[in-house]
Amino acid sequence: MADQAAWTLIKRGVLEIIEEDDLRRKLAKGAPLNIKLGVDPTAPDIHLGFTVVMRKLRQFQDLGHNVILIVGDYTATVGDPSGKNKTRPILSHSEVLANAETYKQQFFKIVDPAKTRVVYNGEWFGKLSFTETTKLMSQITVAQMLERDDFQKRYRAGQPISLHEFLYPMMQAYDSVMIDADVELGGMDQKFNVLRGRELQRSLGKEPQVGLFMPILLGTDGKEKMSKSLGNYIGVNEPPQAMYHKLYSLSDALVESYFQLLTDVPLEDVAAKMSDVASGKLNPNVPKEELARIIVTQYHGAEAADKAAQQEKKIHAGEALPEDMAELRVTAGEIWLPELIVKAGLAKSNGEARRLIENGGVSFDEAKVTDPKAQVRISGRHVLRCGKRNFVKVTAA
RNA sequence: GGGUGGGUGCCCGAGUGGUUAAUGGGGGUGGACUGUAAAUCCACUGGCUAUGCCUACGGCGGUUCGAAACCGCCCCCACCCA
Repeated sequence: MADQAAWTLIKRGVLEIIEEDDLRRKLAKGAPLNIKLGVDPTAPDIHLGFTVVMRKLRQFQDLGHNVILIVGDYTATVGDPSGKNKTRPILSHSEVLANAETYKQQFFKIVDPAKTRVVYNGEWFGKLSFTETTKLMSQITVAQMLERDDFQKRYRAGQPISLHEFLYPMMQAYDSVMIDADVELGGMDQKFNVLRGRELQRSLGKEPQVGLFMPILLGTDGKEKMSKSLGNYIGVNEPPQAMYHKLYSLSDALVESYFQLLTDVPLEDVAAKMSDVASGKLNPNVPKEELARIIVTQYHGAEAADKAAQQEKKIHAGEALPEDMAELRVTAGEIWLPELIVKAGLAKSNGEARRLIENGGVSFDEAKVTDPKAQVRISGRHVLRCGKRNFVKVTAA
């Protein structure tokens, strides 16, 4: 039955739904629901970690529901304290708007723009009077606010909590009221805020929204959550081969969750693969390869994915060079190798380049070089390699 | 406003007048192994065409042949009190 399939899709990868019965009731009404996602446009580079929630939005759209993306142009000037152990910097309004554009551009790679409404919460917060604001704040007590884990930790540790940070959850809740959200998506770190929305809607006599929480995707290192600052991310704008390589080199332990959260492969099939791997029937690199291919296909198409897969194999077999090599043009003639390495961006300083050479990590035209004083003759095309996978094509200018 | 304890290399953290670019860990990079990954092992991890020179231990001055370390002032952080 179709409803069952829809329900399975909705629940895929979901960590918690509050309350599940409410969601069933809403769905049973048959009308399109308003699915809310709020974003602070502070990090314009979208990586696979962000796409977990986006994919869920897309699934709702495919089931006929509407997405409402709330750009927190106003709330970003306040700064969401969620998951942070200290006060976030306050962004200027123009920075926020610029970030929002970049964000939307990447967001719509996954989410269908035709079924999405984008709203800026400055629209209502810009007009809210102090009287109204005060009234809104009377809906919550300090004790309730301090129930929130991160506030509590900071409070206990004697770290500062700005009063404006207390406003944030209520503002997010107010967003839900203004757009009549039926479902709000978020990571578990959003639980407190989403529940405030539920309560505020209820106390204002509206139908409360359902909170739907997705797990945090771990980064390629398999330890920390995926984030740009930790360098363990895979960006949606990365070229096919880089993306393929990162996925293929993924920690084994992550493969199952990546399948679950980033692909549409039926969960029974995923489970079957995992048990085959566990029993030794299947080499772990087989499902990993499949995963890499599926995800690269999502962003670059099947052809690019095939090509990336072939290239990856050849590179490791030592038969081929990658195709998306960076290119460097230098004037023809002799050049000191460390200098060339730095110019190619493969080392930050001559000293670092020297060390790379001394450690046996550098080859020029497929020949290992171990003398840091080496001079190299540039004429025509050459390939400079540092380490297993860092290649730069060097051509004479 | 008062008191206490602190600020060291990408991060954590030793060092309290002299072979010190600074013990140790983490992270990172390179190499071996492998399945590409993990685990393990080895090496490297401030800059400079370099047996040397320069820059670095919150900031600025001072004491000294010599300071990250001692003195003075300043800035910043945490804790306790108001």
